[in-house]
Order: sequence, then structure tokens, then C-alpha cells
Amino acid sequence: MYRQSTITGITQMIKVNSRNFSIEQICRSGQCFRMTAVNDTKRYSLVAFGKYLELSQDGDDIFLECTQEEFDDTWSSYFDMDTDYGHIIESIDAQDKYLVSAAGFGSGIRILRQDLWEMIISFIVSQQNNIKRIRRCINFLCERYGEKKVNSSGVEYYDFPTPKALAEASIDDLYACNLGYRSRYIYETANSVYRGDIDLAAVLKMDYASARKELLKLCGVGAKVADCICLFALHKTEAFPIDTHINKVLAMQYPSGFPFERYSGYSGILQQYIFYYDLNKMSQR
DNA sequence: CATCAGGCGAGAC
DNA sequence: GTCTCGCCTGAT
Repeated sequence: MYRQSTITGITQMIKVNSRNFSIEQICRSGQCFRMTAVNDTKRYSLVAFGKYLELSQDGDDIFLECTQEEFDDTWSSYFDMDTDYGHIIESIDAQDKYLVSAAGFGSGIRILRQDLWEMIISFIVSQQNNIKRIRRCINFLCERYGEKKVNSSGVEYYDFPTPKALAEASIDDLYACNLGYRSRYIYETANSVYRGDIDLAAVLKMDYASARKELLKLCGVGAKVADCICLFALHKTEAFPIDTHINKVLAMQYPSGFPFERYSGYSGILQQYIFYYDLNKMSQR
């Protein structure tokens, strides 16, 4: 990977050359619900950690509209730029044709390093839900309870709501955001985080087992959601969220068990290839 | 019209 | 501890 900083007009643009990086695949992989195509073009916008980013891609060249400082401070980590995903894909057992196909199909996916609180709420919303509606729900929450901001180019956007902002909403208010029965879960979780029943700063420093156990205390967070939070916010790549898709694949492709030992410490990355493959292989092109 | 979507909590046992 | 059941809502 190399970086190159250029100036186009008044907007700073960072160009990054990276293999195994596909904005479209990251966007479709369903780990980030605030990354969307701009007006159905090849450009994408994203809000994370209170910042707005637009980005696009030409082959292995990724273009990010930000300063070098913003890239170094926020986006390089966010996109997990220092991890070599090609190396991970190469480590897959060549005899495991399903996994080789899945990783080949989603080879541009990366495990983003996202905000803990945002992932807690996002994956509570995600349960028994589809990606389209999850995005809608989260947009409602941001527009109604998030801080309105304007970037240096004048683009308006909404930050993800704070625990305080969501704790102050009533269950009925949350119902109005189309959350359905998850409204109560959001309400309870926002209040317990706001009260300090669980300390998110402490969770950030925990190992996988401790963090998972702590997250399970939250209302609406079960085994699957806790693993998603561990994987997408805490970057615990040993976390392997098991949902309906993964369950189906495990039963069909791995009747005698998935080889977790072989991929010790990073099976969660393979989970994402499997999930993405199962979700998108039929509907692509 | 039934079923399903990146499950979970509550209650029964 | 394990099992079952009901659940908002929209897409198919």
C-alpha cells in the first residue's frame, strides 16, 4: 500500500493503493449501515466517529476526500489499512472449495474498526431484520437524535446519537423510528449505558471473552449480536457471529464442524466472506 | 396469504 | 442449563 496526497480545488484528496479493498463490497457486507452510494453513482459517502467522508475507487486506487491528517488519525484505522487480507485469503485450505469460493467472491471485504456504542445500537436494530430496513431505522435515529453537522464543503450530515440522547427518548418515540419491538431494547440499553451500568471505555480494553460477557448484560444483546459488536467495534477477529445464514452454511457445507482450530484468531474474517457470499451470490449481476 | 429478515427475552421444565 | 414461543414491519 502506498499513499499519495494531492490537492484538487479546495478539497484535499488522499489516494491509497490497496489490494483486497472494495468499497462496494464493504458497503454491501452489512457491517456498516451509514455508508451509501451517492445518488446511485460510484461515489460513496460515510459518517463515522462524527466525521463525514466521501470516497470512490478505480481498481486498486482508493480516493478519499480528506486531509492527510484525517486519514492518519481516523480513516486508516477505520478501514483496517494495515491488515493484509490477501495473506488471510491465501491461508485458506485449498481443498475447502466452498471457503475458497466465498473468499474469492468477497475478497474486497475488510473488517472495519467502528465505534463501540454505534455498533451496540446498530446490531440490536439488526436482529430479525433486513439490511434495507436496518439502514432506514438507523437513519431515523441519527436524524432525530443525532447532532446535525456541516463539513468543510458545506455538506450537512447527522452524527450518531449519544447514549444520553437515546436515553432521553421514550419508548413511543423510538417506535416512531420504525424499530418495532426493538424499541424497548434500545431504550433499556441506552439507559443502562447512560447510567453507567456498563462502562464502554472499560469494554474497549477487555479481551474477547470478558467483553462478550459484559455486552451480554445489555437488553437486546444476545450471543450473535455480542459477537458482531466484538468483531466490528472491538476488532476481535476470533468472534464468529452465528446467524441464520451462517447456520445454514455450517449445516450444508460443514456437517462435521467448521475448522476453527485451523483459523484460530481470525475465523471472524472468514465468517464475513461466508455471510457475504451466502447473501449475495445469487443476486449479483 | 405465508414466510422470512444478520435474534432475543421470558417463561416452562 | 435447554427449549419453545411470540414479536414490529416490510419485502417477496
